This record gives sequence, C-alpha cells and structure tokens, in this order.
Amino acid sequence: MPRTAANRPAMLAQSAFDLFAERGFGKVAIDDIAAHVGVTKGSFYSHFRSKHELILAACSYYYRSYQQRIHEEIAPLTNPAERLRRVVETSVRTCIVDKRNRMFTAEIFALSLKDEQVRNGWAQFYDSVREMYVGLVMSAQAAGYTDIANPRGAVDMMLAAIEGVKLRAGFEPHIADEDEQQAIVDGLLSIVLLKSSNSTRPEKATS
Amino acid sequence: MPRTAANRPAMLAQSAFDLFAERGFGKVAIDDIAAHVGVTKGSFYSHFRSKHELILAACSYYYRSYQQRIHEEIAPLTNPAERLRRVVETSVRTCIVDKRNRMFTAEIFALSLKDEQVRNGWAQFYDSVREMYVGLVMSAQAAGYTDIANPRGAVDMMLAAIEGVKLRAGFEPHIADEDEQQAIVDGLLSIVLLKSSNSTRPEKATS
DNA sequence: GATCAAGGATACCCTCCGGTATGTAACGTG
DNA sequence: CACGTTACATACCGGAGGGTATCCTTGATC
Repeated sequence: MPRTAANRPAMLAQSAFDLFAERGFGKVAIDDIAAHVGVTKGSFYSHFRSKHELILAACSYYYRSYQQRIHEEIAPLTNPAERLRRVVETSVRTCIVDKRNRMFTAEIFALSLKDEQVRNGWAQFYDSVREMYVGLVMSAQAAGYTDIANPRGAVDMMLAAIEGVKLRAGFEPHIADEDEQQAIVDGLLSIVLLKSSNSTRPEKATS
Repeated sequence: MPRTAANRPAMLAQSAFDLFAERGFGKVAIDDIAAHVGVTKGSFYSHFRSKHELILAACSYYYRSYQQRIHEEIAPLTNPAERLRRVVETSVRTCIVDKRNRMFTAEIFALSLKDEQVRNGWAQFYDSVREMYVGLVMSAQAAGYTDIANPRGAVDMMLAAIEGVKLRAGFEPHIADEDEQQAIVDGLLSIVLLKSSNSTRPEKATS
C-alpha cells in the first residue's frame, strides 16, 4: 500500500457529487475532483476507469444518501399518517433547502436522456421510492386515514408533482420559505389523502 | 447581398433546437448546426455572436412554438371547461408525444441552473403559461365548473405535476400510450377542478 | 459598371480536458 | 530483504470544438 489509503473511492464520489451539483457534469474536470480530495488525476484513474464510472458512483452516492435520510426520519415514528407526512416533509425539505440536490438531479435528468446506465440507475431509485410511498399510503389507508381508490396512481401523480416543484424551486427561490413549504406539503398530501378533512395530521385523525 | 439570404437566423435557431433536443447543448457543435442548414461556421458567426446567443434563440423558438400551438388549439373553442381541458390535453400530448420537447426542456433546466439569461427566459415563459392557466381556471370557475378555493395555488401544483410527468415520461415511455394520456389529463384536471363529479367534460357540466 | 456592404467559405488558432505512459514511494508477503 | 502490488505524482498526447482572420461572392445603389 502507498502513503495514505483510506476510502478514496468514496471520497472521490462524494467530491464528485459536490462539484457536479455545483457546476454540472460537463463543467467539472477530473483534475478538479482529484484536487478537491487532494490528489492528482493519475491517482484518480487508479480508482475509476473513466469519468462515466465516476458519474455513476456520484449518482449512487446521492441515492444512498437520500434513502438513508428518509429511513432515519421515519424510524422513530409508528403512526402511518405521521410517517407519510414526515416522508413528504423530508422530501420537500431536501429538495428545497438543499440546492445541490436540486441541481444534481437536474443534471441527472439531462444526462439520462442520452445515457442508458444513468437512466436505469435513476429508474431503479425512483421505483424504490415509489414502492416506499405506496406502502406508506396503503398503511395510511388501512388505518383509515384515506380511502383513495387508486393508491399507486395517486402516488405517481404526487411524485410527479414533487419533481415539478423541485424544478420550479430553481426558478422561484421563495418556495424555500417556511410557510410555503408547509403549503406544498399539504398540497402534495392532498393528492394522496382525503380532501374533505385535514385528516393528514395525526391528532386530527378520524380513526 | 450574397447568394441566398432568406431568414437564416430563424433557420439556424430551428436547426439548433432540433439538434439540441437530440443531443443536448454540450454535444452539438456549431459546425453541426451550420451544416444542418447547409452553411459553414464562418457564416454562422455573421448571424450569431456566440453559441450562447444561439441557445437563447433556440429557447425563444421553443417558447413561441408552444404558445402558438396552444393558441391555435383553443381559438375555435368557447366553452371554458372545454378550453381548459383542451389546453391540458395539448400540453400533455406535446410533452409526451414529442420527445424532442421533453429533451429540450430538460436541457434548459440543467443549463438554467448556471445561466441567468436562460433562467430568466424560462421564468418569463413559465409565468405567461401560468397566467393563461389561471385565466382559464377562473373562467371555468365563473361558469360553475369548479369552486376551487385557491385557483393560483392549484394551477401551480398542476403545472408542477405536468413538469413531473414530463420527466417521468423520459424513464417510462409507456406513458405515451393513448389511454395513459387520458388518465394523466384527468389526474391533472382533478387538481384544478372539483373532485366529486366529472364536471370537466362540458356535456356533464352542472351549470 | 465601379463601389460597397453583407453573407458566405476556408483555414487556422488556442484552449480545455479525458485519457495514458511512465516513474516512484510505501506497504504486505514470502 | 527482495518482490510484487497499489496509491500516488508528473508529464504528455490528441481530439474536439469555440471563436477568429481572411478572402470570396453577390446583389443593391449610384
């Protein structure tokens, strides 16, 4: 082994995420990423075979971070409606507060149009998120918080709305305001839950 | 004047849109665009000062095309609910059927993160679309097709959902199926109109 | 029909950047 | 303590592509 080993690949992937989120895939050179970790390009290429491989690693890093965060947020909660609301809140907050995530995902979308591996990676991630949401909604349904006819379709529409709001936030930063955030969460939840009552909030639950 | 003049700038902008939509801003060289019109780079630079200027022109081209199409679609309609539905249908169809538009807007989103002019251009376009929708919804409301409390908020959420579905279509092409399209239109309209009845379709109107 | 402006072509430059070739210092292993 | 392996550095290559310099062509105008 050479001087320092540590987990360079992971560090490089994380630095890549940081820089990609800041400037986009195209405007970040391998030299930049390597320098960001305190290493040179030659060394970089002993960990990754190509820039493309690094991009995939950066994507994985993002996916893992998101899922880990969601998991941490709902771990202590047991009430289905609470869990659902918390996940939506976390998703909204992550997208709005963390500008980097917004920018990174926008880059993914653009790249995925031309890159099958990136596209497949995102599709897989998206599917797992969808399944999580479907599970949450169906739990909420079983507990009487909603009687939505088509949970899967509603979740799809809500996820689409999240993506749309994410994009909009890039153009209208005022969405980052606290009160706006709450309105968005309510709007999103209303797609998935009953409209007639504010049954989302657990203390107002009807069952 | 030289051999052929015509409206080269417009042709270049349109070709730029075509190629950008196909390969993305970064992967299209000026040479490609010039060649696509049957011209060389030197000539290109007598019409545009930079690639950036061309990108802005391609954006304008897209915005104008969209607005023109919407206008043509609703021109013959007078019933407010019909007009609203037609616009949503047109938006959905354009996004789903025309892959190029999807790809082009994805590129815009990615670029706008780093380019203020592109961002402002989109913001302006988006605002005009929003105002159009708000007008349509309020007309529908005045005619009794909906009693939605906050038309502006509902329109925002619906536009967000459109953007989200647009993105999703990049990963799940089956959305392009005819029946799926109708479901999406209904889903979107339900955000803006009353849920209890299918009052969207004019022949079922309650007033 | 001489002049001139503008569209167009050709050729070139220069920079950036992904990737490679090569060297070297540390570590594990026998 | 040789020896291979691995993480790292240095230096370089080569292609791509944005932009420019320069010349040519054409048509309008007087």
